[in-house]
Order: sequence, then C-alpha cells, then structure tokens
Amino acid sequence: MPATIRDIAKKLNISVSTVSYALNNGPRPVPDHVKKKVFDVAKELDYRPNRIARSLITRRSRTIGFVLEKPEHNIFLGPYVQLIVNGVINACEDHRHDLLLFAQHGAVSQEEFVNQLLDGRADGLVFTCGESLLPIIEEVHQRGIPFVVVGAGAPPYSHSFQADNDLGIEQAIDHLADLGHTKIGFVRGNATHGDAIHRLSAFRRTMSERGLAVHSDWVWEGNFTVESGESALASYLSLPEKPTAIIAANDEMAIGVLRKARAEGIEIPQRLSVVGFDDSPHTQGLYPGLTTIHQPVSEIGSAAAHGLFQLIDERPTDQPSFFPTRLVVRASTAAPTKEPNNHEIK
Amino acid sequence: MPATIRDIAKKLNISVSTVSYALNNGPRPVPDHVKKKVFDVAKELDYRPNRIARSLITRRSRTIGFVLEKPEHNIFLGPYVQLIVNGVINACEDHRHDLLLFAQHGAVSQEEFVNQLLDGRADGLVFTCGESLLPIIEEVHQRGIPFVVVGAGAPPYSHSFQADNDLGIEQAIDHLADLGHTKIGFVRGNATHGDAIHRLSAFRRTMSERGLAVHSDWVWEGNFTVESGESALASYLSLPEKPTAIIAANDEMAIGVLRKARAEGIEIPQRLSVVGFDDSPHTQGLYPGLTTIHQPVSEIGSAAAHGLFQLIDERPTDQPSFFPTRLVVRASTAAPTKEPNNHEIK
DNA sequence: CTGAAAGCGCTTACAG
DNA sequence: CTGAAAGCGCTTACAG
Repeated sequence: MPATIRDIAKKLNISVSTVSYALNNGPRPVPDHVKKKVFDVAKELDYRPNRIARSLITRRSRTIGFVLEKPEHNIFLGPYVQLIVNGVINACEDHRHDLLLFAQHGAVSQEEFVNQLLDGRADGLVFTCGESLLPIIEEVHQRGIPFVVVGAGAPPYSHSFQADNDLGIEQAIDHLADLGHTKIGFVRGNATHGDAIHRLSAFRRTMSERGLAVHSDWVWEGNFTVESGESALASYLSLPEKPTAIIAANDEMAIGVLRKARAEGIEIPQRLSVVGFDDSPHTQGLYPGLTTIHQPVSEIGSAAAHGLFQLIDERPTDQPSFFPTRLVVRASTAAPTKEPNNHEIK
Repeated sequence: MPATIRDIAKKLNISVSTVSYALNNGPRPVPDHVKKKVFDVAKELDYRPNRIARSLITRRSRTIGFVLEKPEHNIFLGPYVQLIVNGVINACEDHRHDLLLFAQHGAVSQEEFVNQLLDGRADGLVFTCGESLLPIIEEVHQRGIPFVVVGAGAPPYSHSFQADNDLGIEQAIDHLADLGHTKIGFVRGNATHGDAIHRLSAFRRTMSERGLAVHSDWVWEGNFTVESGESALASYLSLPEKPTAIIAANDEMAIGVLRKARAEGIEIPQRLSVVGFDDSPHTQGLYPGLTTIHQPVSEIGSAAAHGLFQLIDERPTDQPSFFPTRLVVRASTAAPTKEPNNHEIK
C-alpha cells in the first residue's frame, strides 16, 4: 500500500494539513524544521502524491486532451496529425502539462465518447477539424469546458487555429499561371475535412478570378492518402483533354500523383507540373523535389495549445490564429513544354 | 455546477447507491423501471460521470501512459516514435483505454517526473528504450506498477518488445556480401539508445563471423537524423580507402547518406551501395527506392500495449515479444562495379 | 501558528 | 431489495 499524507502525519504526530502545506510549499507557511521532517519522512516512506485525489478537489488535472479527427485505425500514421501533435506536445512541455490522446472515438458510442472527453481527466481539449467531430465539439461547447480547434471549418463560436488556405491555393495557382499553365487540375481531400473543403472552394474561386476554366473532369476525389493521388492520376490518363498541371490538396496525394506518373512514364515536370500542400518534413527529403505550399503545421499546433492554456487560466488569448502559407518551388513544376495529350496510354 | 449522482438521487428520492448501481448496470441489480428513471433524470440534468472520483476508489483510470525516450523538443517528428505510438493507440482503441503522453521529461526534475508517472493518471506505462529512461524504469519497477519497454536494452526484469536486431543486421550484411561487397561501413545511432547499441554490436560481430574486416574509420557516429547521415557521408569522402557499401542503423540516416551522395555526384548503387533499417512508410515512397531492413514497428507497439493490458489485468502475457526483420531490396544496392576511390573529391 | 473537520464525487461493504 | 455510511487521498475553509 503506497504511503499517504496521513501516514506521514501519523509518523510525525502532526496534522495532515501541515503535511499538505509543507509538501506544497504553501499557501500556509510551515516552519523550515517541520518542512524538513516532512520531506524526510516522505522520502523514507517513498511517498508519491496522488494527483487523482488532488484533481478531485482542485478540478485541475494539468492534462489536456487531444481528439483525433476520425475513428480510423492507423490514424496516427498521417504526417499532418504527427506534426500537430508534435506542436501540441512542445507547448505542453513549456506549460508543464501532459497530453491525453483519446483513442476510442471509433470504438464507443458518441455519447460515451463525449462523456470520456468530459470526465475530468482533461482540463481542456484540442480538436482537429473533421465533420465527425462537429456534433462532439457542440456538446463540449455546451458544457463550457475550454477547447480549441485546429484547422478550417470550426464552428464560429470556437477558437480556431489554421493556415491561410486561400492564400496557399492562390500561391499555387499563380505560380502555375506564371509558368504559363492555363489548364490546371485539382485533387481534393476528404469531403468531410474542413481544410479539404476550404482548399477546394479556394481553388474554384481563385481559378475563376484569374479567368481560368475549371472542368469538373479535372477535379478528382481524394482522401489525403498516396493511393488516392495515384488513382487521381489514373483517371487523368483517360481524359481526352488533359490539364498541364495538377494541384493536390496535400503532399501525400501529390506524391501519389508523382509516383503513378513515373510508373506510367509521364515526364515530370515537362509534361505535367505537380504542386502539393503542407511541405511536410518527409516531403522535403523527396527526390526530385516536390513544389508545394508550406504551412507551419507544428507551429499551428503549438499556438492552439498555448491558446488553450490561456483559456484554461481564463486569461485573454493572444496567440496568432491564422498562419500565412508560403510557396516552395522545387523540381515538380515548370513551363508546359510537351503536349500532355500526345502521351500514349498503354 | 455539473450534476452528480447525488443530484439524481435527490431528485428521485432514492439513494446514491441505487443511482450508482443503475448507471453502472450492476453489480447490484436495479429494477428496470428505476433504472429508466435514473437514466432519464441523468439525461435531463446533463449528468456526466466523473472518472476522477471513480478512479480514486477503483484505482483504475483506464488510461495508460507513454513515456518518450528523450527530453527533446520535436521528439514527435521521428517516424519511429510515430509508428510506435500508432501501434499503441490501435491497441488502446481495441482495449477501451486512452493514452497519456508524458510531455515533461525535459522540463522537470527526475524525481518530479517519476512522481508524475506514478500519480494515478495511468494504470501502466509503455517506455521506449533509451539510457535516460533506465533509472526511471528502475524506480517504476520498485513501485510495482505494470510497465513494458519497447526496444532493445531494457532491464532484465522488464517485459520488452523488440525487433530481432541481430537478424536484421545479418540480413543486411549477407545481402551486401552476396552482391560481392567486402568493404562495408556502418552509420551508428545514438550511443544512448538501446537499439542503436545493439545494432552496432551486431554489426561488429556478424562482420567478423563472416570474415570481413571492420575498420574503425568505417563506423560513423550518428543520431538517427538525416543530417547525421549526411555528415557520415562527408567524412566517408575524405577516406583514403573507402568502403563500397554503407549500412545505416536507421532509414533517416540512410536517406542522409543518399542525399549527400547525390549532392556529391556519387552514383548509387554503382559506386556505393546503401542499406537502411526500419522500412518506415515514408521511406517506401522514396525514389529511387532504398534497400532496407523491415521491422514491424507498429505491430511491436501494439503487442507491447496488449502485453501491458494483460499485466494490468494480472493475466499471463501471451504477446510475441521478439519480432523477425525482413530484407527489402530496392534500388540502393548492387554489386560494386565502379572503384569508389576513383571518385574525385571536389 | 496548527489541528480537527468537511468535502471533492464517486464505489461498495454494511445494515436493516 | 434498498438505504445510510464509510472511505478513496487529498485541499482548504474553520476553529482554537
């Protein structure tokens, strides 16, 4: 049986309150010689404070929760989630908190899941933004516990932290237009994902603002995976009239496009230019390099967590919440020099 | 003020025990009509069970902890950690637990950190293996709370889950030897990391078993990052006699070797063969492909977590704890065809 | 200055 | 069958 403050108090013939104040260094003063004895006995008994008991009273766990977007196995494999969590963890370290990953979104009912989010283990929550989370965010909001949302498409009442998707898509289109492209395709992300939705509508809007046509044949479904990028390129191949450039809503899908293009013998960037979105670290190691839109994902995660800590402490939030993107030109884009339609389909 | 079971009991004029048994569906039977009333009032009051209070009594939080190996910012960016966490999260979902990431290893004293690990928020702990964790594992072990260790170099009393590093290094060496290489270099990982230490000694041993010489000039320090692979290749360049092949203790460093080799105009694999270790997913997307040793990192994480759940439940552990590796041949290895020493150093 | 006591929100032996 | 009560390990008003 682990030792408690009662054991320490008994051993020293003093009250538990004195022990408590001694161990916590306040708020009530305790004479140094008493304090010393308390610490000595604590060490002797291998006393460890029980934070559960403390939390029950203080209503603080010094832990924040992270809610994964989708109830999918292997959700953790995406570079985006990894970067966000990395940023959140960094902020937690700075702020002396720990991070609880809720793992049961896919395994229990929504009611039970919300109960878990609100069961006292976390002082506040970081949501990633996906449609499946919206009703959950709503319930959490009703409850009044502090939360923040990472990504586009958060409810208006929430504190959200996101990249400037509009700017990013403009940068991608303008880069391609500057190179002389007029026929530009788009691989979209999950229809349930806030950023994906945002980037698609930014694509449509910016294209028409620039006087460029958007063919519905040139917009492909995707789900942020390499595989969905590959199948986008597969259907590109069967088009009678092909775009000379493709923007993918994230790097993974851009990699899929590149990979499939390579397999099909389509020269990149001579015959087809490809732009990604994210500039995630492992894309940076790709050869030949991928032209992409950089967004500071880890910093967004950090800012979100710091914002959450401010909400928890009922301080005003002074964190930046809207992050500019940046075009990173590498080897996957160039002026269109070869006619894409001349390509032989096997 | 959130509602408690007392509020429900008061409203229905029944005892809190009945409410508790009703909400938990037992162990004491509660008549269905009472149960229904309890659930109705619970919903009406927006009652949410407080797991902190429950945990204080049951001494179970249905949460396990994950202890990161090193007190480094951006620790989460490594693909290895990501894969382990992914496997652990998957197991958590299966077992209806959540995962607490301890974030303060670098921010607080060791004593305070151990106190956090033992403060009741986690029912058991998953450690990754690094030297800095050994004294911490020792203290946790003394305390008697369930824990498992992922990776090589765990204390003998612990349940550890790891890849067969010896086999992996043998596979790498034998593959290169079969191609005709006799001069093989090695980029080692952090000197404080269990797997890194293990792979290096496996390299030395297997080389000598195969009658191949190990030059100390051909073993480079590394720290599992791309950059350290690059600097290994930089010092390779200045060697009077160069190996024809390099094994890196993980994929990141192998990527660094490849990248630097490309920058220096060294033809891969004609002039230099490179073998990695891990076969992490984003390596799989590399072009040209990296020959590497596959280890099932995510499965190891899953098995470790499942093992931990069995320890927590005091059941016998039946999880596999030693995982075979597998050679994956891609484009970075071939028979040595060009003399490496002929290469011009700029 | 310090101790005795109430209480955080639950679970669960103990009575009736 | 169900209620009253003890208690988990702490914090913190309340007395003295």
